[in-house]
Amino acid sequence: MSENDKLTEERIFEAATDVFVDKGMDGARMQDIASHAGINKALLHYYFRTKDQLFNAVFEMIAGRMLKKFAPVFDENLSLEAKIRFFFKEHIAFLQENPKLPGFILNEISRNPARIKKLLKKVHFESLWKNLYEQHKTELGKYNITEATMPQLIISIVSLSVFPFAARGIIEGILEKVGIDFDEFIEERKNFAAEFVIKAITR
Amino acid sequence: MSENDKLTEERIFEAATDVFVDKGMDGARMQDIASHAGINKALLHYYFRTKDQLFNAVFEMIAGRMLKKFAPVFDENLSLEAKIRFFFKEHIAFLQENPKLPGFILNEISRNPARIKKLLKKVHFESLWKNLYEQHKTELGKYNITEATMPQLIISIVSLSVFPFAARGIIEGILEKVGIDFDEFIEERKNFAAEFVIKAITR
DNA sequence: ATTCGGTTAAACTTAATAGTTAAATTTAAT
DNA sequence: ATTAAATTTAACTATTAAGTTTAACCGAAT
Repeated sequence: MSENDKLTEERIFEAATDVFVDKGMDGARMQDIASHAGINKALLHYYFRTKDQLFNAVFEMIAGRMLKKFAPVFDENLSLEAKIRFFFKEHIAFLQENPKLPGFILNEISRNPARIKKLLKKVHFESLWKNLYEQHKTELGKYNITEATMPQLIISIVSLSVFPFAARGIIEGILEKVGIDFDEFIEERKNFAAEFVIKAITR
Repeated sequence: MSENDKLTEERIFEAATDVFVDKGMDGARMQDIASHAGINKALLHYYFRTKDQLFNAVFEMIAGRMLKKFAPVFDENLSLEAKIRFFFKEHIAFLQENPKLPGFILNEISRNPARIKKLLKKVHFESLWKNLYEQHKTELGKYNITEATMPQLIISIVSLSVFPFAARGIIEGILEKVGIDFDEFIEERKNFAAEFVIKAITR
C-alpha cells in the first residue's frame, strides 16, 4: 500500500542517512543500510535502484538542510549584534543535535566538489549579502565592515561555529587532557563566539 | 642496495601520501598507489605488508607534521599580537602548500578517533598553554584572556585558519558566484584573521 | 661466476560487495 | 475468498580489491 510504501521508503532513507553519515559514501555498505532499516538488500534495491542513487538522495537532503540553517539570520529583524548572538545560539544548537553532519558534508564535497554546485545554484548569495549589508547600513558607522570584507567576516563566523564539530576527534582529545568536557566546551562556545565576533568588528 | 631501497620506499611513501590524501583510506586503491609510484603491487606489498600498515605510516607522518606546525608559536619570543600575526602568516602559508591536509586529517580522525590519541599523548598541551599564558602575563592587563578562555581562544584561532581549507569545496563554490578567487581570498585572510583576533581580544 | 636483494610481470586466491532474479510468503484492500 | 502489492529468502552473477605466489631478470657484492 502507498502509506506503507512511504513508511518503508522513509525507514530506508533514515537508515541510509545514518550509515552514510557515519561511514561516508565509500565506507557505507548496502547490506548495512538494509539491516539498519530492518529489511533486506533486495527490497533496498527495489526502492532505490543503486547505491549512487540512494546516496545522492541522502546527500542532497542533508546538504540542503544545512544550507537552510544559515538562511534565517538574513531575514530576522534584529540589530547586527543581536543577529550574531542569535546565529551562534541557533546554529550551534542545531549542530549539537547533528554533530556529525559537518564532517560528512565537508568530506563528501572534497571528494566530489561537483556535488555541491547544483545546490549552490539555488541560493543567491550576492543578493543575500547585499540585503544583509543594506539592512545594517545604519549600523555601519559603528562597525568595521565593508562590502569587501563581508565574505571574510561571514566565513569567519561560520568557521567558529562549524569547525569544532568537524574537528571533534582532535579537539575532544586535546580537551580531555586539560580536563574539559567537549559538550561543556560547545555550550560555552555559543556565548564566547558571539562576543568574540562582536568585539572583533567593533571599532 | 640500501640507497636504492630508501629511494623506492620514499617513492612509495610519497605516492601513498598523494593517493590517501586524495581518496581517503576507504577510497584509496593499492594498485593506484603502485602505479603512482611507478612500481607494481608485489613490490608495494614487499615494502609495506598491508594497506593498513602503509596508511598508518602515512597518517602518522602527516598528522605529526600538522601538529608540529602549531608548535613554533609557543617558542617565539614575540608579543602576543606579533605572535598572532606570525601564526596566521606562517600557518596559512603552510596550508596554501598543503591545501588538502586538513580535510584528510579531519575525515580520517572522525572515522577513527583512536588514531589521533597516540599522537596527542606526545604533546603536553597543559604545559604548552601554561607557558604561553606565563609568557604573556605582563600583557594580560591589555587583553581579555583568562586561563579558562584559553581553549576557546586557541581553537578559534585554529578554526579561522584551517576551516577555509577543510571547506574549500563549498567556499570556492560560493566565492566564485561573487566573483572572488579562492587563492586571493586566502591571501587576504592572513591579515584579516590576524586583525580580527587581535581586535576580538583587545578590550 | 655466482649468489643475493630489488624488481617485474602475470596469474592466482580469497573475500567482500553491488546488483539481479525468481519463487515463496505475508499483508492488506476489494 | 481473491487479488495485487509488499516483502522475504536465498541463490546467483559479476566485479573489484587485497594480498600471494611463481618464475624470471638484473646489477652489484662476495
